[in-house]
Amino acid sequence: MGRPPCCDEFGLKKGPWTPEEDEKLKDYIGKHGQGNWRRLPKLAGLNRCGKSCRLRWTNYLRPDIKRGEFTDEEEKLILQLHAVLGNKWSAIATRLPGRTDNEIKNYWNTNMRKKLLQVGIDPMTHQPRTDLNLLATMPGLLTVANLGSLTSSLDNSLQQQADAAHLIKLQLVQNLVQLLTCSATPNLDLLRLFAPASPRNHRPNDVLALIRQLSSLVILQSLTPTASREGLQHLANSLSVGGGEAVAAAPAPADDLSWESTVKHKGCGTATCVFPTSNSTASLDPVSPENMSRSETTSLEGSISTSFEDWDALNLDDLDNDFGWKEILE
DNA sequence: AAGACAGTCAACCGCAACTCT
DNA sequence: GAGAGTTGCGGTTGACTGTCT
Repeated sequence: MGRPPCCDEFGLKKGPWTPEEDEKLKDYIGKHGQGNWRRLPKLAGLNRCGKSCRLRWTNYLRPDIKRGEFTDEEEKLILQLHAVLGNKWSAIATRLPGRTDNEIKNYWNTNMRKKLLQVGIDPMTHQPRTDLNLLATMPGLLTVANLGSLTSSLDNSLQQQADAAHLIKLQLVQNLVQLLTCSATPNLDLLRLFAPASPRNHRPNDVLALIRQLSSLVILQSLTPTASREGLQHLANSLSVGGGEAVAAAPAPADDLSWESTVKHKGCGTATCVFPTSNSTASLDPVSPENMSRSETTSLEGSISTSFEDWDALNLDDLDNDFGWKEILE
């Protein structure tokens, strides 16, 4: 034990490889194969450590390496594999012929990670970001969520994940409601944001009731995108407290690459969302039972099965205009 | 034109797992 | 079984390049 790293050997060259060094390495491996990397540099006449030679070969000189831009298919595959495997770059690389783990890692860190963050997806968990840091990026997130047709320029996978932004809005509402209603001393300034028209003498309890009803409506709208406005209004009117009861469906098997997850709303049918679901049962917190206040169940007829593409038509957009996201975030 | 800044990517480092003796 | 040697992996660094001011 305590063996020094091979690269610490005195006098060995570090840094970028020259074309001459590349040639020597290629020549040697072409004639003798890879063999023992530690002895290879001496035998090949290279003033490098074996580790450096191995890296140069596997990441750059290997003949089967595919250079150039990642294709949409490759990008999609990386996204899916990363959702399942995490930062197991070598494992991901084995499924992308001609790509090295280093190349994929770099591409992830410089491109894909950034794209995911922009649409409000945590690159590590592949879930909508719900932490406090999200609030800092919320304005950008909301912009993305409202881009509608513009986001069609993103590839399908990102589009699907951008849809999650809608869910985040719901979760934010839910969290705020929870925050407000659980507190023994409600924050009146915050309450007024939800009911800006409320006069100053509006009693906190009235405002809380308004919030709960608004929350109910938001939830109903999110889960019943094809229901008529009148129907929703009727439902909203019939609710005095709380929203519907939602049931999160069973997750996909862990080793399954399925990107579909199902949200069921009791009595309202099913909405099929597209998400990486390999490792999570809680990706759709906005409708998880523990986040919903229980109350009477609603009774919309029929079953709804839709991708989140339909959500653009949702009245949730009204919320963006009227709901005061900006003020809340500020 | 030049300096500042940001993005990209090849290469390095440290660690852990594996293999050999 | 233990220690030494080797290999592979993931995180990080730093040189290079392009863009902005």
